[in-house]
Amino acid sequence: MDAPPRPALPSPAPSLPPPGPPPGHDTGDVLQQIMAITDQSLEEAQARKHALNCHRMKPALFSVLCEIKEKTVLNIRGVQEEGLPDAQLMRLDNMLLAEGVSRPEKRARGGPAVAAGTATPGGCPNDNSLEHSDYRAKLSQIRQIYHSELEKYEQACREFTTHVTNLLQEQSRTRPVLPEEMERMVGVIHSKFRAIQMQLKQSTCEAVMTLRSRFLDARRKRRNFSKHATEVLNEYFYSHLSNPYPSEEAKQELARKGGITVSQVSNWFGNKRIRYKKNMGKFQEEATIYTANTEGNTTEAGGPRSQASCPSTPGSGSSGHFPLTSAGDALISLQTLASLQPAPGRGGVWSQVSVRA
DNA sequence: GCTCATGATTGACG
DNA sequence: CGTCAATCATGAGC
Repeated sequence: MDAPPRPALPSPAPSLPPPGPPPGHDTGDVLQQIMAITDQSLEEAQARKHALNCHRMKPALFSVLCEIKEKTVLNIRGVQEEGLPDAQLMRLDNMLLAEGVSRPEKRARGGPAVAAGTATPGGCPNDNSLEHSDYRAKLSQIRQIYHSELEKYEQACREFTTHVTNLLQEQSRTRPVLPEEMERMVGVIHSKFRAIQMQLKQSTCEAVMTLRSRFLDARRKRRNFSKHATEVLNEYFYSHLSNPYPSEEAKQELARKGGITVSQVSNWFGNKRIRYKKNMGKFQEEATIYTANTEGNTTEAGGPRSQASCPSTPGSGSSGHFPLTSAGDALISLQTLASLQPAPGRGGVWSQVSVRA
């Protein structure tokens, strides 16, 4: 600042005439001088910059540069305004929100009320929660990575923006930099970082989808029950053949014993009733096995009524359409029908079938 | 690879 | 809401 004015340095560059010299120098010369500045030492450059700023041609050059700038700014603006239609970004945002990734889970920005209701609109099926803990752990891992990356990008964007802004401000002392130009530059930076963020969001979405298909949709994958579970279910089924509709409690007990869920028990009984009714012949053997079993050890808490205890004499009386293994069962079924309450809800169907025997 | 068995899903019904 | 009936999708045996 207060350095003694020493305008005339050794000036090693012969092509560089002293600041004040004769006219006739065109803008090309001045530009060359500007270019030459970069080759000089800092101190030297400062001096030259100062000299240039004092050059009498400088205002003219500056205005020319401004003019050119104006044109290019206009040109660029036309191209720039397009921007990216944020439709895709919005889609990604929505999806991340729906999957619960966008919520940082530690600090509820919008307030706790949000988290309560909007569990997952298109998202997690909330039943069988067997592997959900695992799923949630993985999901929260993804969420963490997502947020830390997002934070990193935002930080980098901020830093880069201030850096560029400072640079432009510095440069504005030697060349025309319009405020709107700086704004535009900031806009460009932001849009670049937005593109990166979009990629991050995209890959996060992909990760979530993969996770979902691996875990939640895996429930669609059929796994045969263990032999033990099947035995438990069959024992109950055949020992309650006249009324194979386990109560909620019984279902829970069966689920516990078989190591499966209550809804799986319900599914199993639903399937079993239908399939048994459709093709009883096929189940005769199974029926005798389990009825024999349950005769031996009556483990069922519900109190097996031994209604199906008769040895099977296939095809004797039953015209084959009913869930009875023998004519004897018909009697027993009728007896039990008399003593049993009709099955919950619409047990009538099954009872009707029995009675028809 | 085909076939059958079987758990899960879906839509209708009461 | 529980059940039935049809159907889908996969596992298992051959």
